[in-house]
Amino acid sequence: MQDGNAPAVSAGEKISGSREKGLNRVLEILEFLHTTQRAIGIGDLARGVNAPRSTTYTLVGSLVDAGLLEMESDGNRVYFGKKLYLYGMDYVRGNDLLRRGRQEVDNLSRETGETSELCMLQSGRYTIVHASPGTRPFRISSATGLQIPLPWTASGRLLLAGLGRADIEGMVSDDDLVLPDGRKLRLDDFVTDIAKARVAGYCVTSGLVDAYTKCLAAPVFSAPGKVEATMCLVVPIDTSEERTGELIGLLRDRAARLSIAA
Amino acid sequence: MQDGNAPAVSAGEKISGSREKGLNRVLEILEFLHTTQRAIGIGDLARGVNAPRSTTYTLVGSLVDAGLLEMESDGNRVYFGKKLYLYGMDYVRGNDLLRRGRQEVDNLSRETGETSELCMLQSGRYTIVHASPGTRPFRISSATGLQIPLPWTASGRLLLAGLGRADIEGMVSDDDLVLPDGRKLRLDDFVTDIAKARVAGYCVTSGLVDAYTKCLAAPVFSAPGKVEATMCLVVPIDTSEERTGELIGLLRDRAARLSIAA
DNA sequence: TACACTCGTCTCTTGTAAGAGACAATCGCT
DNA sequence: AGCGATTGTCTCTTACAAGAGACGAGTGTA
Repeated sequence: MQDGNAPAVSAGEKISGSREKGLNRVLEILEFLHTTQRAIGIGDLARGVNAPRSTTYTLVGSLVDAGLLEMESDGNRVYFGKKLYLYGMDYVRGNDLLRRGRQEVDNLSRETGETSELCMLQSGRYTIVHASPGTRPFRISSATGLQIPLPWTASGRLLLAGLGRADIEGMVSDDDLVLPDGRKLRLDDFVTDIAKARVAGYCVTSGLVDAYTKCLAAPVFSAPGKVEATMCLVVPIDTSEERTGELIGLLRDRAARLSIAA
Repeated sequence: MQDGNAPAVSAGEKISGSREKGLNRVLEILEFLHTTQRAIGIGDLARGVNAPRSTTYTLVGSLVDAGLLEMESDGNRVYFGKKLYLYGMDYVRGNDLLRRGRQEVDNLSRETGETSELCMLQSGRYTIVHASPGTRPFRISSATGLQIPLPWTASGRLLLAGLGRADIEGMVSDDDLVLPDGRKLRLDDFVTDIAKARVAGYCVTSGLVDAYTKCLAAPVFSAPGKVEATMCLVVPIDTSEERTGELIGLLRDRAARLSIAA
């Protein structure tokens, strides 16, 4: 099942100089566009991925021809293209878990009115694969494709369940342990949390990503013991014990349902 | 607005021999997976894109590491990966027309019960960008991402509106003019159809792709005169004149609504 | 047991693509 | 008008990736 889950540290980190393989440059370009989330000029792009201008022009040209990128109408800025959308839909079609997971998440947020998300590991990082906003007046931050440090989330604790301490260390950088408000988690505590979450079969974190929400998560298994994804709910931090319990029950039920036929 | 709309003939066609650029190989690999629509062994993949085995292993390795492809659990076969899905969602988010178009198509098929589609040009080919099945017992062929020769479709006639005869010829191969049942269209007739569709503001074709359906299409404009997409309905060929008229009216209305804010 | 495969991994060579840099054309700002 | 920054295109060199092919291990079948 080796997928794109390389250690987040990305090893060499490449001093950037020297000749870089074209394909790698392309991968960096795509990743860069993914982070900027908007069309960008080719010059800026070259600077952004730290590649020579001439090379960038050639590569972007190829990608535009292939339809992976599209040129904005101003004839300068580029962003993702239709072809990537089509490939993405192919992925969804070939992936039962994702297809059904999206459905369940949408249902869940409609039924509960809370923000609901489907999360997975992607290249060793926690990724919100699908999100459904819920009906609360305050829109809680949660965009599809968003990547967040594992230790900030309840889902992260579940996704790492079953891994050894060494593996966990490999996937968590020092920066990841620093919360948005500046507090720093201890790695030991994080490892302990993971073990606890594993036996509990769910996980709740309060006020980690921000001070006003808590996050409830339940694991989705692809095989006994193997956590493939998590479903989670983001609720106001003052949600009552009782309702929190209900929601966790519901969440675990739905997550278990997803696990069955995977 | 130059996007991936290169002429379908693909010019050189490359005799395949010799050294091929890694990036191009990758693009072929992606396209190949898109046509097979399922995971495939690396050996077969190499054969399929007609690339050396050793090269294919290296490239697939990179793509899997990057998360663009994922290795099936059997450790041999590969298919599209999560990252492509994420990039695809980025595309949707950055593309008002597509986002709203998907919505309208879903609405339309729910309201009418007929199969509805959003279509665009992609790399010079007619592409079903989004499809919603409708409620009829017979499921009409229509999968997202499917690519069909332009002359087979009503949408194709609208998408080429405004192009000169030379451009049209460039985008249509001889094979494209041969219908699934073996009949061959004359290029002149096709060009005439396009002109007619343009002034009419909609297009209907009967029994082209198969003998039992007709296809109603209306244009979506991104700028005055520029057809960016089409919405279409696929209905049984014996649908009454009256209902057909109603549906066309509805279709044109929705397509026009899409055009406004583009 | 031998045969004909496919698979994953390696090594070595050489054709070529990545990159440096120069260029004219625009753009924006005093 | 004058200046600096940016944009798209081009040429030339050489570092290096694509490819050929060999290898042993595994798999199926006669």
